[in-house]
Amino acid sequence: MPQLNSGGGDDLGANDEMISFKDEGEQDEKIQESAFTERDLADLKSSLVNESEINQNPNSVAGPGAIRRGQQDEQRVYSDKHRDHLDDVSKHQDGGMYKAPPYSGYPFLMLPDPYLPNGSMSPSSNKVSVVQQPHGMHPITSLLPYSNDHFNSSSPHLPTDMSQKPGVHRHQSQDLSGFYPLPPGGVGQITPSVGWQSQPVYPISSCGFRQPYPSSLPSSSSYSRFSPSLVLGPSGMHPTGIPHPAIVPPTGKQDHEQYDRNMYAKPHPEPKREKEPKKPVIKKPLNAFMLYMKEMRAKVIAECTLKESAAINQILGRRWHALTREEQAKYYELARKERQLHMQLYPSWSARDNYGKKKRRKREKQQDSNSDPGSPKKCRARFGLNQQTDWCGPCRRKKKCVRYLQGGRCASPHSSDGSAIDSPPSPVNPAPALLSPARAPPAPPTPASPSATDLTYVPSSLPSDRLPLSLSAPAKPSRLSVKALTESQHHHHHHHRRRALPQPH
DNA sequence: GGCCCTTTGAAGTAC
DNA sequence: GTACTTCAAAGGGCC
Repeated sequence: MPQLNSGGGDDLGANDEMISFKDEGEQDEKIQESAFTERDLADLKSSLVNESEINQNPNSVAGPGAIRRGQQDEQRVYSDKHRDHLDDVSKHQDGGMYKAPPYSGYPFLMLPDPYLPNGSMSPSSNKVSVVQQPHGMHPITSLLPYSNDHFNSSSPHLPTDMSQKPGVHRHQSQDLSGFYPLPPGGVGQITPSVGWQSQPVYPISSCGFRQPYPSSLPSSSSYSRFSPSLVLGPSGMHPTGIPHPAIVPPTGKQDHEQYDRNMYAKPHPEPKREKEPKKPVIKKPLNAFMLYMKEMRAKVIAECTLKESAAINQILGRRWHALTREEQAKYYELARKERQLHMQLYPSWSARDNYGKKKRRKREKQQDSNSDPGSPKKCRARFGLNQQTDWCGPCRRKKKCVRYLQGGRCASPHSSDGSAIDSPPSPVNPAPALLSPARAPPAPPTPASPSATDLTYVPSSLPSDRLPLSLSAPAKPSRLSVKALTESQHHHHHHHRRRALPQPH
């Protein structure tokens, strides 16, 4: 149980202010500039990001009081359902391992919400909050796809002292105690930054598009503050509507640990009765943006009546940038917790496990089942090459066999008998040039992700690691300037076939 | 049916 | 150490 600090939740919070985003300088500057126009700016910002939230809520006509009433009503309804859910969870926890409820996740994060009516955060502020906090459940908590069932005492990786909520028997990981306390003062009055305003593919209006979205949504106050999907549905699904990924009945071979690992397992449909049962796929833990998307997607869909995820994701990406640091910090922190938990649950899992699976799958479909060299080592062995010194065929690379890259078929005229061994690599003859263009088209230089080095996750045993490294470090000049990065993001996947997304009106 | 698109971030591979 | 690649979610679109 490394790097877990249970010391009063000091794992979070204060250092959030140390987050240094790529555009931190701009934001700081704006903070200073906004001193005298703070009020106007706040209104403007709020209107930019939350315009649709307000407009689409017919209750808003009746004034904030009506909105508040609606929210409170909703909170009450939700609280009832939420209580039922917790009871249900408790029952299931007392039950067997595999009595997963329809929504078995979201177990240990039911923290007292400061935004509850009895909380310290007054809902009476007229300011438009960017953060959705209306329910008895922290909005972020609903995102974690973990199951109570996976945190019972039988779990080999987790401690048992997890419950902090009175009357609710819960287990909570040590590092999850005091989960996600928000920064002092909360973020309820934080207004979104307008600093992020690059040339949009879809110019932002209410939905990130140029045309204001017509308010045709059904009357629901839920749109004003949180994703509608966060409301418990009649089917008993969790508010997120996300089926719990752990609801995968383990095979006979799976022990408890393996079952625990199913928490990230994709709920495969009834597996084909072929060969041996497939190993459950442990997915990567979601990063901060993915968590944000998961929470906000339904809301954006509702607001914009868009369903195409590509367009939705563009909007979400813009909104992500429009978030304040504090708001983003919540998701970074949540993502960090997710990774921690993932590490605890699957200590031997690595992202490498899933690395290259898609491409490999595609490749394997095209290649003969028996001809896959699989690796340079295998390839060299196949052709009688020296594993340490010989170069593998025409690729002139030791690390990646070109035959493998080309789909397992040997394209070298010398390779069939292994008689020809290529000379050492020439610096002017890089391997990619030898790849089949059809299989490996030359991709244009893609902007390097700043996350690779800037946002490296460091175990929380270090005091300054509460957020990705770059977030707590001074604005490090990224490989691309902020502007260039923003602009280049539009070209990030240019090697893929581009397709014009619908322009909603 | 399966890949593409689109986003950001994390982590992998390649050099 | 740097650059690049892949995967994570999502669901309509497309072949």
